[in-house]
Amino acid sequence: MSNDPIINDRAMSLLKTLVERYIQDGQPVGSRTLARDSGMNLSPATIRNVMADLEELGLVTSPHTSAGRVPTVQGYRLFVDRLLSVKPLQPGLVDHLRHSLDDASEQERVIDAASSLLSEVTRMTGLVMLPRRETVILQHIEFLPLSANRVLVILVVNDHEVQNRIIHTERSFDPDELHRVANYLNAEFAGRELASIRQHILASMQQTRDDMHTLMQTAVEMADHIVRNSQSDDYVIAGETNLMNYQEMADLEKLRQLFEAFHTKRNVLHILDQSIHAEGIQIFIGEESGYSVFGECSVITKPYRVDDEVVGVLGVIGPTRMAYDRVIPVVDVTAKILGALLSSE
Amino acid sequence: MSNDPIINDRAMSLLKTLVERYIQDGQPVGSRTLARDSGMNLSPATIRNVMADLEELGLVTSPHTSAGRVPTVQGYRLFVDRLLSVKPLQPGLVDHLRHSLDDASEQERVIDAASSLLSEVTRMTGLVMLPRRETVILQHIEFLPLSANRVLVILVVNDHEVQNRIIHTERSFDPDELHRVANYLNAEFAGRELASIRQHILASMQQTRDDMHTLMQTAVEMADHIVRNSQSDDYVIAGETNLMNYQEMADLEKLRQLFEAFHTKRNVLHILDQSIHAEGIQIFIGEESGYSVFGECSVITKPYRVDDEVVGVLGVIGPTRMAYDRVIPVVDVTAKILGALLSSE
DNA sequence: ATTGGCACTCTGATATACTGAGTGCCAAAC
DNA sequence: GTTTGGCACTCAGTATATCAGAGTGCCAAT
Repeated sequence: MSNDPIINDRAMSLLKTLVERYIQDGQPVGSRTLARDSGMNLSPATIRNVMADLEELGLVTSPHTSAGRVPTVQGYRLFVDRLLSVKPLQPGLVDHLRHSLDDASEQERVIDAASSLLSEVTRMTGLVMLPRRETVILQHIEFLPLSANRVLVILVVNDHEVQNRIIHTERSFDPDELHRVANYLNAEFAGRELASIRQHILASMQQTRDDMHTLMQTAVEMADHIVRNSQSDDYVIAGETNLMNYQEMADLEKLRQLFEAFHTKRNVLHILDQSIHAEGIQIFIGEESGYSVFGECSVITKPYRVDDEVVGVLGVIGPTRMAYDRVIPVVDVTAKILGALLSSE
Repeated sequence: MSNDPIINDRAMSLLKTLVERYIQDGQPVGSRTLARDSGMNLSPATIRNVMADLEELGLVTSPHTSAGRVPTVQGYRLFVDRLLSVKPLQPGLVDHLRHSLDDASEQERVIDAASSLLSEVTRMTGLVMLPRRETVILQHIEFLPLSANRVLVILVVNDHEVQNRIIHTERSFDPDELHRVANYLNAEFAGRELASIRQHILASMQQTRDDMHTLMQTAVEMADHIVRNSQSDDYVIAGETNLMNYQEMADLEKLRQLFEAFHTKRNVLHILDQSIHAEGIQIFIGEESGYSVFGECSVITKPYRVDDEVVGVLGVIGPTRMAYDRVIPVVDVTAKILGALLSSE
């Protein structure tokens, strides 16, 4: 319609001030406050007119007749897309992040540390998806006899990922036997891709059929399981309790559902999955995520790259009313540091 | 004083009914209800007299003048110590527990599973302290070269515990060298106690001093770290969110502090530590634990034994008003099953 | 010792009034 | 025609009063 209110620069600027103010103290912003904050020398009445326009456009809303305005999801969206000026990281913070992550050497610990760091620095909840590689390279395999019929299999893949499992075998193997099998597998297959190894062994098993092959088959199955495991994704979460400090999370029942969702992981994984192919920072505001459980929450994610391949996503989840300008760079740089640390040096 | 109310059988029986009733529906129990429930054919007025006595003894209290009575901590204590008749486990539950734990083969996973099970079955929060052994037996050590100057050390101790760490070395070692060192260590030290190995190596290092020893030293340091790590205790927690379903946990701030305490671990560890030398089931009711954070909570613990040695504690934490008679046997049998599973078969 | 009766107390729910913040709209001013 | 002051109106939140219900404590009667 031609009489649709036009969103001019002044309205935009006012929206920006409104969102900033609302993010700051969580109260609906009234025309008087906004007039003061905007620094534009406009009377509250004028502001009210602009607000009416913004409301018609669906960018702000008022909780009730006699309250100020609050940004809607669309309002936040416009804000983060076009009005937000990202704050530079606090000096020293990069060092703090890098240093904290450097301490942890193995993959699992780095992931944990990254998640904790995200939650600590942003005072919200940190999420780090476990890296999933397209290709899994076998580096080393080792069998250790435990008690009779129990063998400990240790598998080193992808440069520094160690997996181990106890398998129960049909008959008991003596250490020499196990050693020979391991040696054979290492000599033959180290450095090769796991899926192809699997095929190779399965094929050769069609022909011969002895105990040793049974052991190898079990090893292959285990490897298979590990591959499948790292494809069926998982994530590490930290600082859930941080969310209890925000008044918008005061509803116990909602909080319970939220924690339940973190625990169930399915929905969160879906959100992370969606953003794995995004170019950079991705922001889900409120119900944009598609899940009503996260109604009052925003999720900020960024994929991280290991050896120039995107292998996972990390991010934070917090109240919709969060300091986007400060959180975004934290997520950004953490993704970079984590990726660098996991890459082969 | 001679006119102190005497706690006779009738009073005890009434206390029992009161606690049971209160546990059931969480409302202060009035004299009329109690008269009906007790099955003793007493009038409410009589009950009121008895209640007055019990109150004077500090066993019950009323939230306000015109409410029923509620057990105090001392009331609960008397109840669990002398009045509680533990319910037999639901048939099939033992099988369920054992079966669920059997699936997980490695230590870490068994612990996780046990904690989850406890929380699931009791609908409260499960705690399992990681086992701490007096003696750590080296079973196998393995060095794997990663990129230059980075060596992956894999340590198998105590029959089926695998630890691994990446260490940065002064110079780069070639695979053969690493192999030789590992072989030497395995031949010389496998089956021996870690602390003695450490001493031995440190002593021999006084004499010779070459690169290889540097590597061995690092390995020893790592082993040392692992030992210290398993002495500095830790626990696995599961089902924290379950607690949000109880109305006595409705206070968000208290809940936050409680979750914070779970996360900090110090206080919880102290409680677990206290009960590690108890003979069997240990129950902390409310502030008996010594921490006001757990004011509304009770903790039920039991040590578990591996190879006939007490190595850890497990238990649950839930609201003071919990079904002690059903929770106790669950904790009891889980401790037995877990111990059996971790023992060498 | 037990009981019925009665006055008393306190919580929780419901209704009422009041205040303060903020809006919407109109007519005047720039 | 944009901006502004003024004014009536709305609504959340708070405080206050009232009332019913549950339960107690105590006393006198059994």
